[in-house]
Amino acid sequence: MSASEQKYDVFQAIADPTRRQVLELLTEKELPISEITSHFSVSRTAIAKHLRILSEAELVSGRKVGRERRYRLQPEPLNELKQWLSFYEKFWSNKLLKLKYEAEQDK
Amino acid sequence: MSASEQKYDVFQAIADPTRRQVLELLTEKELPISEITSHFSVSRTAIAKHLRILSEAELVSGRKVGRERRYRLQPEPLNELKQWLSFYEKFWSNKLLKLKYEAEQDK
DNA sequence: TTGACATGGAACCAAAAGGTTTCATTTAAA
DNA sequence: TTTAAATGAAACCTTTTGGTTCCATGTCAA
Repeated sequence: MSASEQKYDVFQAIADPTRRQVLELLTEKELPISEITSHFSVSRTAIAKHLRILSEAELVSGRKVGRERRYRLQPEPLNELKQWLSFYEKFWSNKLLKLKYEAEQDK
Repeated sequence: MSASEQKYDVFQAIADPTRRQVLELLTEKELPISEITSHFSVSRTAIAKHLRILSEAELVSGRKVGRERRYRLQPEPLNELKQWLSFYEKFWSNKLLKLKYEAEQDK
């Protein structure tokens, strides 16, 4: 059971607002759990669970340094999300295609 | 209570794989619930619930036509996701920035 | 070597999710 | 006007989520 147990994918990982905030924190720099927890109102254990989920989705990775474990952002999996999005982009960002789409709905 | 009860946001709405499939189906054309359901192995009621969630996130909208209700894709909310993503893009798609980031982690 | 500090992990919990079945209602069709 | 089709909606059920508390373990510091 490596880090890629894949019980959680990117879509699920970013669905929770707390986890999105954790990711945002980690864009600054590598941080240990206690430090991350200090930015939230929930317990350290709760944050640890969120980190595990982010870790399974491979959005973060942790390395032990002394008695603390520092987590860092691993944004690569977001690429899957980007590709997913690009498929839908043509349905809204491109007005011409959108009009074409609507025209087809009517006929 | 309009369609924007906002209990579900875009992030949560697309977290479920079934809902993502429903969205994909609707890129083709407007479809009634029973038609959508025929593409899945779960009950019509279950699909109706997914549609409600997608509807609250304003990713789809339904209009009644005769005895059926047809749903269509409303991709605009995905723009929020796109903007969220763009913030992280610089941390992985741009190799130079990534190296810079890693350098800062080490110092 | 003795405490603090930083985590890890187990045991529990309430609420939310995702489904199902059943029954009522609206509407097209025979 | 009787039926069958297409939904809407309520009542329930089982897992999963997001949290918590409590206890064990590893590690830095005095």
